[in-house]
Amino acid sequence: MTTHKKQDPRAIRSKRVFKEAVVDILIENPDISKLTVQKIAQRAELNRATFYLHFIDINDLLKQVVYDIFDDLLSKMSPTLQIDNLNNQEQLITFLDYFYKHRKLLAVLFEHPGFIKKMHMTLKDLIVIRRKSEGADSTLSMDILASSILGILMWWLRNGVQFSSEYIANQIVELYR
Amino acid sequence: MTTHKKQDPRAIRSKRVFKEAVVDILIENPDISKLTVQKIAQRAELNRATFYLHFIDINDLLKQVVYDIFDDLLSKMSPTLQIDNLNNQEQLITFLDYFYKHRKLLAVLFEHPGFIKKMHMTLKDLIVIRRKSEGADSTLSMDILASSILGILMWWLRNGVQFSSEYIANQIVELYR
DNA sequence: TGTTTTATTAACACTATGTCAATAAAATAG
DNA sequence: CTATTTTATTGACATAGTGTTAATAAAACA
Repeated sequence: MTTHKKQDPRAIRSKRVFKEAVVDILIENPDISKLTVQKIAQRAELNRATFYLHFIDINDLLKQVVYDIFDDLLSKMSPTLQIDNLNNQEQLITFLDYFYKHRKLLAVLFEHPGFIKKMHMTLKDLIVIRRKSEGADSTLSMDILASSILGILMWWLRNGVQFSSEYIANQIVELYR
Repeated sequence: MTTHKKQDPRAIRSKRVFKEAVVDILIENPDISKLTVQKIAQRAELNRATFYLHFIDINDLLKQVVYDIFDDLLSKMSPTLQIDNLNNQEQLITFLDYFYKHRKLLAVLFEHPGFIKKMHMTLKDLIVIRRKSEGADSTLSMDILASSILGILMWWLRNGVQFSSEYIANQIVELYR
């Protein structure tokens, strides 16, 4: 429990402010390659040196933003997963609604290599839970299923989420029936 | 015809050498964010200022590398597409073999936003040609099909291409039968 | 209230960017 | 082959960004 003592509220605040700053900047200009520590520190209204006190580099900061998003996503998905008699499509729409709500940030994060890998793992886990519950048998790899859904989600985000969660859910269900 | 006169062989050579340099660097270290004009010019054994004579920035250079790859891919695909009695799976394997052969560079390019969009368009075109020839009817969007295949290809490359073209082709065929 | 922890500041050496003008070199045309 | 045109090279410049350090300030906590 006491292995990592991050007790100081100021340190917690600083990390939060840096994360908020980089998210703000990315939503305004989604070009990750244009990010600099200078700009982030300026937006956070904290000294540039303070940045290096909490993060190794910009990639490290983004990695932590990615982890936060996944904590949030999984905490929102778990109540849905626990309702046994909820059908697949409803579950899928809950998932897609999360995407729709966070579409701007997620579109940027999908350019971050670590994010795609984590999303793949998450999707695979969700598929395994679903398939077990319905006793599906198939020679199809769970990785193939997860990566094809991921491809659809990435396309959805790339195109500015012009389609509704319901449409995407229908297409996915039709694809895998 | 004479709108763009790129007649000088030296200019052509310089562009080629810069492209070769950036590809070499990326295959050694696939982290696009670590690229600098300095390193590329040094590897190309050309002056840094010469770089700016031919490219706006690193992104512009990468974009041109991406275009070259697509020219190559499409020129290799077109003879296969013209053989009418070739079945889908054979055509798919030709496509996947290209991926396998260029897996290292392609894995890097998939981190470049423009590359994913172009690959999506290419896949969609190939699907349209295939579907027309077999008179398939489906309410499934071609975009959904293209993006799901793209997701599988990206997963394949991310995992170091541990599976054969034949295995991936089988999985894709099974997914969409 | 005094001690500990963290943030701030300014400075440093370093790397990288993008541009420019003078010069060199190579290709092409006459 | 020579003269002209085009492109590459070089070194310099101002600017921006990096990563670190040491001294100082400020906030939290005991």
